[in-house]
Amino acid sequence: MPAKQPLSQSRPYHHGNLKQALIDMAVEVAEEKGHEEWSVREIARRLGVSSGAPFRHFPTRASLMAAIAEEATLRLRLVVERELRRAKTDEISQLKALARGFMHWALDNPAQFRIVSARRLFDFEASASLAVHFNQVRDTTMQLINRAQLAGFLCQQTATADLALALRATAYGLLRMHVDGQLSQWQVSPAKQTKHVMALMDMVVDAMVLPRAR
Amino acid sequence: MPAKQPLSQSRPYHHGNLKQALIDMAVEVAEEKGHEEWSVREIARRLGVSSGAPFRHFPTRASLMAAIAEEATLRLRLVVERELRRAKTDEISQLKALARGFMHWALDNPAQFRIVSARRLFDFEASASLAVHFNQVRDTTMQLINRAQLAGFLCQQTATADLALALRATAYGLLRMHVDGQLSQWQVSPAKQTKHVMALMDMVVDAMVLPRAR
DNA sequence: ACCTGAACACCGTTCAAGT
DNA sequence: ACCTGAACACCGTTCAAGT
Repeated sequence: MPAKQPLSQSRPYHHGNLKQALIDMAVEVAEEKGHEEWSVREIARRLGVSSGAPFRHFPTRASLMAAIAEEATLRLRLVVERELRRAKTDEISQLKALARGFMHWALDNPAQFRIVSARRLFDFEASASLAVHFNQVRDTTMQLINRAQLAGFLCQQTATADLALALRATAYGLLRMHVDGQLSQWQVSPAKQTKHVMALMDMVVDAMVLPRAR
Repeated sequence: MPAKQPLSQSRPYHHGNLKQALIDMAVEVAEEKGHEEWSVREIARRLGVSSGAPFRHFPTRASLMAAIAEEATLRLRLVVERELRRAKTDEISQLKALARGFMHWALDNPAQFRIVSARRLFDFEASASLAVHFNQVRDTTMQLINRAQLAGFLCQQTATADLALALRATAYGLLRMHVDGQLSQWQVSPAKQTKHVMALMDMVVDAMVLPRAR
């Protein structure tokens, strides 16, 4: 029997807070790789625990993904709320700030953006806090658009929910095209992609503002 | 040595056209599962060949994905071109038809839509035919939008590429929100999602048409 | 209560050997 | 030329055994 080299002679048997450490390390690895294709075993290895240890805290890989998505959605909400506080109070500035917050967060945290978006990697319905933070952002969007409609900036004949969804889809589409590396096929040079995506979103919001209100 | 049961006593040693069969079966399994998470081994198993056989035709899983993406992109192009032929010839009808073709194809073939969009699953740049068919659709979009600008339907001050990208991002965003199962969190009941997504796209095109041209 | 480490049924990929 | 099937280094997950 060969002598075993002590990997870390002072590592304690108990990790301390393995649950949170798993979430943090998974996010770190995801952002490092740029996507969500890491293994639970790799996370365990990096934390110096055995391959089975994570499963005491998360019964499945999907439940770890859900925990990451929960934290990510909260942080997204906070970024959006900060952006709204900083912006001018007129409806269109607020709407642009909301979009900017969402996009800013996604561009800064592409892997977490992918995880939050990839509903098939975890059970969205099963998480209470996920729904709370997601709904908060969605409701803020709806209220803002409704205010903009009543103030005459946006078409009142169109349902608020339709306008909200169209704007969200545009932001989401631009972001996904960016993180999926599709923009280089659309005449956008790599260096300018981040700024361009933000500028295009402002352009779309402006295009939706009614002519007489401009 | 136990007697081996002949799995299929008449199966020939050579498959005949294993390369094409792999592509077809992978697409079948992908559409059956609704996503691109199948294994090469499963495809081989379903075709009754050994686990190593696919690797004679595709050196990596990614190269099989690329072959699927090539065929899918061609078919997408054909659907778009068919839709353009069927539509009225004015610029806005053509633009809506183009969007409708893209979305119709994606909604009918969600797994292939995901594969085509997931640039990290294969090497987009490495495939000549992928670029040809993709560029064809993109160039048609650009020319159409440019014609619509010159005809006074769309803003001439905005760069054609920007309008094209904004519209593409909206269509792509709506489609991805749909295939990723996000629409149920946006007040769209499951039964109406397909029609709603198509209707919203028309709405966005209409919203971009200049008021004096309406 | 928390973690280890072997075990199981999977992967993608390689390659000597077979037809 | 094409395919098999064992082999390798990986997975996610389980669970008896350890601390």
